[in-house]
Amino acid sequence: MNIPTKYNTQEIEGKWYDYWMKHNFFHSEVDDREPYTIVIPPPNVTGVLHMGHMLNNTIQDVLIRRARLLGKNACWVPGTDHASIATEAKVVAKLKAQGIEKNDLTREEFLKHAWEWKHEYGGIILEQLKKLGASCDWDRTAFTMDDSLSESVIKVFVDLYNKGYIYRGYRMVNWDPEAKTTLSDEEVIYEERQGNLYYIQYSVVGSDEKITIATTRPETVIGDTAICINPTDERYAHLRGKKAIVPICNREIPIIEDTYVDVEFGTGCLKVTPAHDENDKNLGDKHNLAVIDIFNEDATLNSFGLHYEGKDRFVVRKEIAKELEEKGYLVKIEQHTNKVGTSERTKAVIEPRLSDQWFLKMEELAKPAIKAVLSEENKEVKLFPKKFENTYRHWMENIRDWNISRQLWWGQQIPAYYFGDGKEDFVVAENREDAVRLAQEKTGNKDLTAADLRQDSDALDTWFSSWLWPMSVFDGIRNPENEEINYYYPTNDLVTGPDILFFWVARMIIAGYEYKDKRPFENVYLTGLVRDKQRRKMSKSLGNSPDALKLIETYGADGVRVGLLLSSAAGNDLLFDESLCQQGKGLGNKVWSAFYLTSLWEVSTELPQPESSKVAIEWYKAKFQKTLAEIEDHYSKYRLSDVIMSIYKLIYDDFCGWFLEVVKPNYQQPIDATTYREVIKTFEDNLKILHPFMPFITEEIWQLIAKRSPEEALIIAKYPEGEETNETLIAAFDFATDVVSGVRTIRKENNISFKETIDLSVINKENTSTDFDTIIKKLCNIENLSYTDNQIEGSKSFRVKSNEYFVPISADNINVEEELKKISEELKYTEGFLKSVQKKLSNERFVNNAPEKVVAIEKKKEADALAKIETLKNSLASLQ
RNA sequence: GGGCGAGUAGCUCAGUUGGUUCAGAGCACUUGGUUUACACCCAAGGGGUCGGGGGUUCGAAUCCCUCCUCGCCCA
Repeated sequence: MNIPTKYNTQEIEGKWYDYWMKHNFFHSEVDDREPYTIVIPPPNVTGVLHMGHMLNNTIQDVLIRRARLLGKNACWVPGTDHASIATEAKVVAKLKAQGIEKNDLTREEFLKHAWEWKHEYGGIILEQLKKLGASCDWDRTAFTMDDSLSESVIKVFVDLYNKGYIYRGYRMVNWDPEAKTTLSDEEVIYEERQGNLYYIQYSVVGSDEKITIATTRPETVIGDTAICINPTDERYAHLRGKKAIVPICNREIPIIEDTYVDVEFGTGCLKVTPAHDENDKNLGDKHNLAVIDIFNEDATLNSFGLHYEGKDRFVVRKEIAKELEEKGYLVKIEQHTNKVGTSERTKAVIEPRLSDQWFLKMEELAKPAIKAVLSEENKEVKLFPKKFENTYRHWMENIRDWNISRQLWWGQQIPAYYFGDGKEDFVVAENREDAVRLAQEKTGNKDLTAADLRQDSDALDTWFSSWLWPMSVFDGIRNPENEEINYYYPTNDLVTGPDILFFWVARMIIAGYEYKDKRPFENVYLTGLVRDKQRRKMSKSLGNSPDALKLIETYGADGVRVGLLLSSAAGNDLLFDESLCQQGKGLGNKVWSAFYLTSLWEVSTELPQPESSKVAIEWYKAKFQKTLAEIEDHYSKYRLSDVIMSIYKLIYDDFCGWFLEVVKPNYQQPIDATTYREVIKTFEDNLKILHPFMPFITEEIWQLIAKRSPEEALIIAKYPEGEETNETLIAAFDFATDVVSGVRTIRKENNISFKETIDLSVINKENTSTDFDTIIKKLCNIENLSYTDNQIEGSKSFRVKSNEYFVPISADNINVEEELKKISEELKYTEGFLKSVQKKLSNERFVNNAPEKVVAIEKKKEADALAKIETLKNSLASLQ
């Protein structure tokens, strides 16, 4: 075998990905095996791979590859999300750059452009995921606006409408004046902004008195329809029932009373603008106030804005402050920080706005989803880490109706058809034919035709399609009893970020129970956010996000995968640093180099197996089993960083550091066939457990070890089975490694080169097994290992437990005083330790109250310490 | 303003019902080593009054109280 000394990531990763694809290993069909299903959190169709995607798709791939090795029918469904607002914004911007205004286009024309955009850029991110090694079933790639998925969305809308969950309401919504659409509450991000508090005087009708209010939004005075005071506030008691005059527009408005007003804030006197503030709207409804909307849809002022018509609200804020000041209405301006809602997508400041929108009633629908996650006795959906249950509870128990309409074209058009101008003059139907029929029934007008119907121009919120994702990708909405949905659903694990716990995860659970009466998935792994070393979020604007593909080029996909997982416990933020990838690459290098070593060996069938190799093989098998059990435990808790760390240590320390060093034949000497066979077997087991994390290099080595048919590829190999761990053997070996370390220390302290053979004598007070003597001899380059009852003069010593070891060295190197000092210190420490143990044991309350096991342990400690002290004292005596 | 969570080695974090897996891991650091698979390596080491204070207990990183400092979610 001619193996290159270095591993070339680029070439090999491409080769094996193609091989896996060619042999359809990622593809899943319904069969008799147990299914294991993950649906990808669909990234935005026009998105580009960033660190967050890398992390969460690596985790999914680890889980799916492991399931495949465990013999399950692993199915990972990939796809993308149409991301209505983000994509539409991009298309609008692109058209604008070409001199085309969206408003000049018809809906059909615009959608044509949008689909062109999708076909050009859509799915780039999926190609990038392939570079990472993602073993998705690409034949199943879905898009939230595929015909079948869109039909599912419409079907669900109609169904929920018919069940009375969807209604149309004139409500205060979050308005994004830049995208000119509403947003759900979840899409609004509150930010602290430095602003001003303006104190403005209103004249009181029929008196010379002025009343001063404080507001952060002076531009809305034009829309004021009342002044509100607190009925308990004596300062304003005399104003009850009076009227005030709005500055500039000189309208008379009532002074109303409501306990809602905070007496402490500002002047304790509030201006009420029902069209532009949610709380004011509530007050307005309660007190029957007029509503004056002064804004256009782009948040410039409309004709109610008088001479400010056409100007932006922030411009008007400055100008009106100036006018108020000039006319003597402005009392003062104070600095004030307040929270401002901004759009998650466009960053524009949100305007509360009254409009007709579609809403989904959530309270009833949420009930099964609350129970599924929070029930103590029967938890059907588990969140990892558990701490997110509290967040989930808080949101679900205070859930508000979901505004599902968006004033966008890119998305599923709301299937409501209007036949008149009245508030109730509409029907909801899956298609126009049904709508005509329903409209005829509703109106009693048999002559009504399709031409008389006007479909609602709004589209549905993107999340209204992605909440069906785990069902719709298997066509479970349109064909609820089809073979695939019955087989793959409920899915097993969902891996996503905590930022979309409400947007997506909670709603999928809701939809799952409503439409399948089953959870959509069993476990939810919430990853942390990827931050940079300074704990800043990775973002484009900060420029602190590394180029994902470049990382893969530099460190290899395997290296990046391991790097990402090494320091990312579930739910913890990941402080990303490129050196992590270097560490990942280092592991690959280590494995490669170990393989390279075995490839150099010449195998001899003549040679007998050395005792040391035989013992080492037994030990490594035991150690492997112990690690395997640990790994299983970590997996069961979704602690993937602990899984990879266990494997990392197994390979670096146990396999390479100890095992290979023992079985390695001397330079240019052949290895016996039995040992070689066992080494290769253990190597293969290592590759299997490493494969989910480093799929490429493991497959490459697997295929170099032996010629394999496609059926024998590592990706579909059989995961090692767990067996009972031989703890005794492991403990005995640990003792031997302590001896080896002791010898190494003596070599180092005395500048004895490893090439130089030495002798070792042992007083075996502990009566340890001699099974590992051959190993100790080999690893320490010992000529003679002998057992004795006496101190050896002219030697340096060390102790493991109460055993004492002597390495004879030349007289020049022996400094009796130093030895004495060293041993005295060791003795002092051990005596101190003994004292503390004995103090505990002489405490009656401890002996009486502590469990027997704990007392026994303390007694063992005492005995060990006593034995060691005896050894140390003997050493001292012999030196003096 | 309301809720949740976290403070353990220089850094990132483990540490399950209080007791040998209780003071740990990886990285970083120091020292030594071109030993013939790997310097992307090996070996040996140093380093923490477990955020502060108080309490319960035979025994506290772990339970309780209090203070301090951060983070997240919601309004």
